[in-house]
Amino acid sequence: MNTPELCLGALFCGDASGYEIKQRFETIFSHFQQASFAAIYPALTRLEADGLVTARVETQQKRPAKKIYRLTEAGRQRFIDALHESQGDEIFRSDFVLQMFFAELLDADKLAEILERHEQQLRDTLARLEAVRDHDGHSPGQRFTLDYGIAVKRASLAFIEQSKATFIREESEQ
Amino acid sequence: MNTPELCLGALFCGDASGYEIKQRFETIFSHFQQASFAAIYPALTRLEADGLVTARVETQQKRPAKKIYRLTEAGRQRFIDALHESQGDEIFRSDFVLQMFFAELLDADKLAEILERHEQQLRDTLARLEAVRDHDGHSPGQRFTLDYGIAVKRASLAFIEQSKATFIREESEQ
DNA sequence: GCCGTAATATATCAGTCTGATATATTACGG
DNA sequence: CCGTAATATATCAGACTGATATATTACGGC
Repeated sequence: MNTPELCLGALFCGDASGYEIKQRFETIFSHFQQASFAAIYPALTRLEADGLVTARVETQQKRPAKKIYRLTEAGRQRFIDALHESQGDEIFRSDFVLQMFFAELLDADKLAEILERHEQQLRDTLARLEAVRDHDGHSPGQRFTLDYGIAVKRASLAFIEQSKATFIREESEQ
Repeated sequence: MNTPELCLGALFCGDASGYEIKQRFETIFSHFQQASFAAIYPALTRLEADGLVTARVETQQKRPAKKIYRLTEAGRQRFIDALHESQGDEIFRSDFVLQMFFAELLDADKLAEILERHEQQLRDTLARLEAVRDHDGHSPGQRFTLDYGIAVKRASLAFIEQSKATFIREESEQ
């Protein structure tokens, strides 16, 4: 799915400005989709021109004015169609795994440091996902994606915890 | 890491043409890095100009001629430096998880179909990774990345197998 | 013999996206 | 009063993907 379609999805969770849509990408969508401001703002302009969203300017007393976007019926239908037609593509890209692939080229110290940092990052992500899950108000679909993310991160963490010591020993011996 | 640096990594596994480097992205690197021809060919031209690789043309009897690239000492060192300096960035993007997030917008049939297709895809990937792992000649690092990939895919598959039935029921009731 | 398909091999274009940067306002701490 | 951070929008340069083009050989079907 491209950025305009993803923005329609973000607006399914309620009217929002570009800035607030970016926040949704960084919270509720963060473990399976991401998008930058430079993709979101042009996408919203395009969606408005195509009649898939409407915009109204809201002036605030203590903050800069913001443009609030709302799905039109056409926008709602477009997202539902895109959701049905999607081929379920997945992309995983990890510099950490690349570093492990070429572990023999790393200093022993550096290898241990990378493994520990990644472990910590997994623990932080897990804690964040578990905190979000313990809130109320999730649809079954939202709960499913949170539980899925938690299951995968736990498996990653468990694998590293179990294999780390042996792996570091093998690398230092060879 | 960017494409030129990844190409240096691919050449660490032995001299290769652009086409063969692409094949390495699709086999040994496929579960944690990917790159297209349109990124690889200009990257190799650039690397040669920068003196990080050398090229020789090899004419073949039954195939088009190919340009074989080889790491120079500078190229070898550049990759090792890049590996040490990398911040270990990870990107995960999944239309499947997005579809699950918005499952209530899908037909019941479509939801079941998507879940089944994703399950099958996970099984196929798992079988491929396990087949590669059962070959000889892997360094400890390569084995670690294969086992890591297998552990994560197994956890994904197990979660879906366990949750699928309940999830589909919840969605159809609501 | 001929056609379509597939594999090998390189190359490039149009469109999309990221990271960085710019601008402006308000708030808060030192 | 200054730097930093949050809110808010916007855009540029560079990187990358997907599609397409070109050329050669091989293989199976009709």
